[in-house]
Amino acid sequence: MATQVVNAVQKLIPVDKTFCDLPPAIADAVEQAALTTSYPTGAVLFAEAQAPRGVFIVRRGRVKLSICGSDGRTLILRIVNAGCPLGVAAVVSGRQYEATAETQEPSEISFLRQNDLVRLMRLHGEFALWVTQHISQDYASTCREIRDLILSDSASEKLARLLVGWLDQNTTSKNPSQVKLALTHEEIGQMIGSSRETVSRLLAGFKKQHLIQQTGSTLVIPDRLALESLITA
Amino acid sequence: MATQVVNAVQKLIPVDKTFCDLPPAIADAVEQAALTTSYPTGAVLFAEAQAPRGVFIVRRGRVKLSICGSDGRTLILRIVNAGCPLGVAAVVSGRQYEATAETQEPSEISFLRQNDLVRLMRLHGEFALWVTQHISQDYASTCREIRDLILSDSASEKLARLLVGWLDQNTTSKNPSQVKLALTHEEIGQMIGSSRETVSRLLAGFKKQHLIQQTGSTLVIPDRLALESLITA
DNA sequence: ACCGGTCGGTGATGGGGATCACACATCGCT
DNA sequence: AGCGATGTGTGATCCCCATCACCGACCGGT
Repeated sequence: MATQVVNAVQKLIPVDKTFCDLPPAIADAVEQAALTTSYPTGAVLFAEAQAPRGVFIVRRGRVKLSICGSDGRTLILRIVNAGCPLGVAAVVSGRQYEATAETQEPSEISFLRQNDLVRLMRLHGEFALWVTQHISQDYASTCREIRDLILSDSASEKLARLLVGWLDQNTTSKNPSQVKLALTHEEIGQMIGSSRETVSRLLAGFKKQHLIQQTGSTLVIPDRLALESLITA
Repeated sequence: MATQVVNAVQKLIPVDKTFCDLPPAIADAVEQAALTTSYPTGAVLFAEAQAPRGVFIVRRGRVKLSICGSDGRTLILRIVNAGCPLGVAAVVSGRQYEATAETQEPSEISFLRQNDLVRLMRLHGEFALWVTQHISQDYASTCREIRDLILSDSASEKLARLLVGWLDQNTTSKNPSQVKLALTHEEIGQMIGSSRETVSRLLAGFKKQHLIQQTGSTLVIPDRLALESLITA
C-alpha cells in the first residue's frame, strides 16, 4: 500500500555489458549520464501518479509494473526484464508516471534524469529511436493486454493465455513444457483481472482436466495445444 | 452526414498550417517527404495485424482507433483528432499495426513511409522527440483505458466517466454542459466494453435520474458533479 | 512449541450484465 | 407509399464470477 521509494542503497555498481544493443559511442554517453544502483526485492522505483523524475533502465533483475484502480484493486501490466527502460512515457510526455514499478528480486538499475534523457535524445537521433522503439513495444503490449483482458472474457481463457505466454518466454529452460511459478495466486489474479479464489479454482480445474501438473512451484504443461484450445473459446 | 463525399483520394492538398508545433525547418522536411491526401468517411487507413507501411498524420478530421477480439467483439480505443500521428508504434517497432484506423468524417491525412519516418527520426532528434511524445501520450492514454475498463467494473461508472470525458473535450462549444452525440449506442458500448442494450438501459436510467437530458443528438448534462459522484463508486 | 502472517483450497450466495427476443422509430432509396 | 437497413427501447432469462466465510498448510521469529 503506502510503500515508499527506497533510497537506501546508493552504491555505484560497475556494469559489464555495453548498454543493451546501442552503438558504443552512444552507449558510453548514456552510461556517463546514468547512475547505476542496486535495489533489494520490493523496492518501489516510482509510483503511479508521481511526477516524473527520470527513467530507470533495468540492467539486471525483474521489475513488476502495475496500476491501481479507484477501488483499490491492482492490475499487473507486465513483468519487465533486463534491458528495458521504465517510465519513459511519463518523462517524455511530462505527465505523471503511468504505473508503479517495484522490484521483484534484487536488481541493478540505472537511473537517467529527465533532463539528461531529453538532452541525449535531442543529440542522438539513434538513441531517440531506441527509446521510441521501447515505448512502441510497451504500447503494443498494452494494446494486446487490453484486447486479451476486455474482449474475451471467460477467466479461464485469460488464464490459459497467460500460461501459454509463460511457455513462450521459457526458451531458456532445457525443458520447454515447464514453467517456474514465481507468482502467488493473488498476483496471477491481478495479471488477468480476476480474484484470487477464481485463480485457485481455475488451476484446480486445469489439473483435473490434466491440462497442467504442479509439483512445488513448478508447472508442467504436457499438452500445450489442449491449453490453447481454450483460448479461441 | 454525407453532404458531399470527396472521392478524389489521390489529390494533393495544400495544408495551410506548419506541421503541428514542429520547428519550421523540420516541419518542411517532413512535409516534403509526406503525401497528403483526402479521405471520405469510413475509409480504413490501416487494419489491425497488417504489416506496417508507414505512419498517418491526421491534418483535419477525426479517426476512430479500434481493436478487435477473437470473439469478434470490438473495442474502440479512442477517437483521434487533427495533429496526431497514427501507427507510429507499429512502424517503429516493425511489428504489425496494433489497431484499426478508420475515418469518421471526411479527413485530410498525411502519409509518411516507414523509411522516411525512420530516416527523419535518425536525422532530427527533435523530430524523434516529437514522435516519442505522441507515442508516450498514446501509451498513457491506453494505460488509463486499461485502468478505467478493468478496474472499475460497474458499467454505469464507465459510462459516466465517458460522458464526463466528453464534457472536458468540449471547451470549444459555447455551452459547456452540452455534448454533441456523434456515436451510436453500439459504438458507445464498444468504447466502454459493454453491450448495446446495457448502454440503452443506462442512458435511460440516467435520464430518469435527471443526470442527463437528450434532445435529438444533443446531450445536456445539467449537473456534472452528480455524474461524477457515480465514478468513485 | 507457540503464534502471527501469508498463502492456498473450497463451499454458498448473490448480482450485474450478456444474451435472446421482440417491437417500434427513423431514414434513405426506388 | 412501400421497403430494407439501421438504430433504439425493454422484458425475461441465465450464468459467470466477485464476494464472504472458514479451514488447513506452511514458514519465520521469539
